[in-house]
Amino acid sequence: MSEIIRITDDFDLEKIIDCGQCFRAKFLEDGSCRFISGEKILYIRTVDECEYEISCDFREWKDFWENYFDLKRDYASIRNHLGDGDDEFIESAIKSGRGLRILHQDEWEMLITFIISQRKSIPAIATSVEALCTNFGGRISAMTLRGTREEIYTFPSAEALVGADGDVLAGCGLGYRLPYIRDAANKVHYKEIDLEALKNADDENLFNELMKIRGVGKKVANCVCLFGYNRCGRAPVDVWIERAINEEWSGVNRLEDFGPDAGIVQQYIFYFEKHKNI
DNA sequence: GGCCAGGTGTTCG
DNA sequence: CGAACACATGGC
Repeated sequence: MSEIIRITDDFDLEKIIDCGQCFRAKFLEDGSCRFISGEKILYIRTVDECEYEISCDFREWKDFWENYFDLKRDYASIRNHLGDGDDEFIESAIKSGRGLRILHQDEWEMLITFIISQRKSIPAIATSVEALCTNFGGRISAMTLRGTREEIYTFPSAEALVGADGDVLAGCGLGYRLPYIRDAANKVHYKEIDLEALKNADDENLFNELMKIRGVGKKVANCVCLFGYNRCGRAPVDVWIERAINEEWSGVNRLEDFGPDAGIVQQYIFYFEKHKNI
């Protein structure tokens, strides 16, 4: 049923789940992790150093999940390369975040999720997203690594949210973001914005198109670019990054210096900032 | 119970 | 043009 695969590059499930880019992934009681993306569900468990048991077949792993986990990119070499500078803060951030990956998630899910994320805590974001899924998503059955079955709700389509009942939608804890979600769903469903076609757009155009959606500002647009379109040169500046910029770089955003890797450095810093005081 | 959360749109000086 | 302010809720 399951397969064993090897991952030799940086790969730390705990950090990946706990770095604020995916809000539905979680550890289960059997020690495996569950990831959900679109209609696909993956259970993955660490077996040994660099060795993992996965619930899907080898083909689906190759065709989908390898890309999802950004495994074609060599993070170890990127880390070494980034550590060249004399910035001790970056050194520490990279060291602390080793094992993180920029997930290549579904662009529609990222759009809605990060619109919701504004002025919400990470647990609260997860609660809202989960409520959206149970109320408006599809239901599919999945087989865990232990051979038991789980019923999982998929992320709702744009169509489902366009037709969503207002009261139920409000019950998902969206607060003042509700009209933003409506606007995004409408623009996507009626192809005012073509999320699929934007995969071929350059970073700047993609960013500008996303910004046309109500409730999508610079930060959210960059999160969608980074986590939904795998544009690793985009570096969202949120309160944590802002704090780091002010405290460590006296107000200068040095992320820009990292060009195509700026988003990866951003993730390392985000993780570092969130965990250093725990 | 009060404070703050992976911000953004609007308004005001 | 930048600064200040409002915004709905949930989690701790």
